Amino acid sequence: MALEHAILVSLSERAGSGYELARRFDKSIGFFWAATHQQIYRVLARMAEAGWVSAEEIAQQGRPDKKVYTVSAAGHAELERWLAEPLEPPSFRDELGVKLRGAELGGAVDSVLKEVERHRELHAERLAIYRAIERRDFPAPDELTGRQLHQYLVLRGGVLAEQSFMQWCDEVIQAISNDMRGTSR
Amino acid sequence: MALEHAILVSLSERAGSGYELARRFDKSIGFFWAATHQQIYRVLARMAEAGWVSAEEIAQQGRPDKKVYTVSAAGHAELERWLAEPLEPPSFRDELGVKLRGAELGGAVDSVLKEVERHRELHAERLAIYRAIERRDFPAPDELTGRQLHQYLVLRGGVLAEQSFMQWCDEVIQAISNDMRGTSR
DNA sequence: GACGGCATGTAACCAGTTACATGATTAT
DNA sequence: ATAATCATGTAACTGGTTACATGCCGTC
Repeated sequence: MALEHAILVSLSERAGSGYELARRFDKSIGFFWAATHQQIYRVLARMAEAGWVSAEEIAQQGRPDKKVYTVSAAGHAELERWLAEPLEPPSFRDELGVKLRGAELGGAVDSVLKEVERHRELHAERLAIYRAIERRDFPAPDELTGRQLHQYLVLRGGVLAEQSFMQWCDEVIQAISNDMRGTSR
Repeated sequence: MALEHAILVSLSERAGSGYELARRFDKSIGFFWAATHQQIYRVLARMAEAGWVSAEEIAQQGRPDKKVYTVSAAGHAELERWLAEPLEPPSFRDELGVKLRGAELGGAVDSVLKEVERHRELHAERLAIYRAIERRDFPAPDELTGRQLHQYLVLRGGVLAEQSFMQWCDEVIQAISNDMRGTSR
């Protein structure tokens, strides 16, 4: 369970409302931790009850009121506690892999191949977004220090993961196309 | 939701009991789809009710009875249906990334760096397992066809993912060590 | 006698998803 | 008119985790 902690990180960087957090989870921090607004509101309520964040209601003109959340001392302490804690190795969930492994059994090699091609394009788009952020925010990565360096490294992880996934897609497309030509000859 | 489908794939390859499935999910198919025995039993019961699998109770001597599950025609049809269906792009959950991004805020750069080093070793071990399977089961990958080729490609995906993760770890370790030396000088 | 393997499960809980609901303002 | 944006939430459901329970067999 780390949505709490992802929120603590994001709110530490900048205070914000549930809605604003949901926007951030559509990009930036959301690129490596997905969350919907419903979940964010619920977790935020729980965190407020635990005293990790405090909410300040802000009236706005022309817009609904909003609650701006700030990390409290207890929240900061919790973040530190969590950071020091060892992390479980993440458990794999590779649905495309399951499909590929089952393709032959269901006579669906062709449609799984199309899926791999489609996912290759999805990941190419994602990679392009990362590259654009890289160019815009980190033009000189060698000179980064501290928090900016860490942010860059996280983004770099996204770049490497996407590249490696695309390479896999290419190998799969090549090998399977080849195999289909060979076996139908 | 694809545990059902992962089980259909595994049972299509070979019939087996819930316990045997749980063993398989500790290795082979479990390397890219994690599941515990409790979950497997529950899903298996649901699948039997839906008619996707049929159970045959087998009495054993010296051991508890077991129920051996076989995929039915309806189960095969469901597998085909699922294979033809497009797949959602998987949503990211990178807890190490969240930690790295929060490290500076919690004054925990040092302990996060140690976590990265630890996870590098975990993934090195995982990679070694994949490599061993590669050598044992697929000594001549260029000659593979059909189901074996697909199995190999899934494994290949694991190899690429682990390699790329390790490369990221190395970059992180290098960059942060360097940064800590620089800023404390 | 204790532990590990075989074999099955129940119960409680937690996290995450999907659908629905409300209501004002601004841009097309 | 209609859709998008801002802003908050409830309710029902699904999937997954953790803890607990049972009982026999073979080995150390």
